[in-house]
Amino acid sequence: MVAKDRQTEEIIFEAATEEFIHKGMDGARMQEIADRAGINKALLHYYYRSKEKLFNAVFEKLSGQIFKKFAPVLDDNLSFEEKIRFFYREHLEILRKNPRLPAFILNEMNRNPEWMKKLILKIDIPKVWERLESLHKEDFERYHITRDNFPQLMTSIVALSVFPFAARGIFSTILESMGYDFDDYIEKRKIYAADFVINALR
Amino acid sequence: MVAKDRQTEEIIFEAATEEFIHKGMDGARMQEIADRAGINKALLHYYYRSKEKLFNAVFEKLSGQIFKKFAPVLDDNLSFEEKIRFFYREHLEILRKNPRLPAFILNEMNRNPEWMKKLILKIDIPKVWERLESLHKEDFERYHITRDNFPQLMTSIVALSVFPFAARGIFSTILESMGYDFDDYIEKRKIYAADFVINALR
DNA sequence: GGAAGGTTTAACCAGATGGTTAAAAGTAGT
DNA sequence: ACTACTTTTAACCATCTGGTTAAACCTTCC
Repeated sequence: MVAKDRQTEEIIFEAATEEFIHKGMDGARMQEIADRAGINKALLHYYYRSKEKLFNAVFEKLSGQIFKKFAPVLDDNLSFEEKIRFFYREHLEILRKNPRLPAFILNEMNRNPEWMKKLILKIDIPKVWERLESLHKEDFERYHITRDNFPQLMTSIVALSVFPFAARGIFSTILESMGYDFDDYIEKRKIYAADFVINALR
Repeated sequence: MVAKDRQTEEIIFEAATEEFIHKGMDGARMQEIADRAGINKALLHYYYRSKEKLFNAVFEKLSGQIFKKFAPVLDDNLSFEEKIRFFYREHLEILRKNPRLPAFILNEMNRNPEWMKKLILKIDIPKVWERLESLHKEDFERYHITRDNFPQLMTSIVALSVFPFAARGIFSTILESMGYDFDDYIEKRKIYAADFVINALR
């Protein structure tokens, strides 16, 4: 029966996602995933042959999510500044909805560097640079963005949105001790981070 | 024999550090730590009664390292800008020498949030804010730093130095694909990040 | 040299863990 | 109702893991 098949598979997938994202590959237990999905442990192996296969399925979907919304960066119709604002607005919103994603990805990437290496090498980074450079020649000149300092800028931009989530445990504690709220902080960050970068470049 | 005692304990500690920093609490194996230290597994339990105790000893030392060098921030004799430059110079240097530290800390903090919460709450954050605010009243006014956007600024500053290491796996791959070197990138970052922040505030 | 102390080892153990198996239960087409 | 098929289950297994035990081995001091 296709309908129920799909349902069970999805229930398992979601339970596995929860478990892996909280405890990582090493910490997660097949029994716990089964319990969470309300099924027998053998059923896990029926749908996903091994823990590794199940993990890979989950990881692939989650890592895809975090790299989404990067595409509009290459869009013709947005100015350089608009791109920066767009990026923080959209990316921080995705992360707000999936706050554990960054920690999870960094975690597993650290555990299995080769894995991520393959994923990254699919993207032709030098081409991205060339495209951006030709698309915003004037801005790049005005802001002194060169091929040499381009990585510095890019990593800075990403750091400002991803790091608060990667270190959410620390940050939300600190924020609370000052009487602020993490979700509030993120909402304001959509503007703050964009202003911060644009100002830094001027 | 005190001399040898100390030596064995240190060898174990170093082996455990290596193992934990590479594989985390969950991934690390007592047998591997013993092998790495060239001793018997039972000897581990003789010196450190359990895996958890051993881990805590390692974690405490490592987490101390990353929070060192934050103290001069409260120093009277440095101007606000000098503090920012000092921070990136010193902090990035520590991280360059211990590149796996950030990933490890974030990792374990994610695994055991309560743990870190206690550690953070030892610091009186509001007091740090007050001290800085009174120390650099003019700068804060000029740069529009208020109690409300202070967390935004602080997290941004830390993000720029820590995140490249937390995501080192990705970043070094990307850098290499553009023909650059991670260590070079970090060396340049000491200046770049400081300029970036100071410009952003202007 | 031998008693007393800490140090190191090999062998062992209970429980957890990922994975398997074979049979029962459900479903659909005829 | 019967067959062919997929789905689900309980029971089981081999291996791994953190931790223990009891005996051997040093060192030191008398």
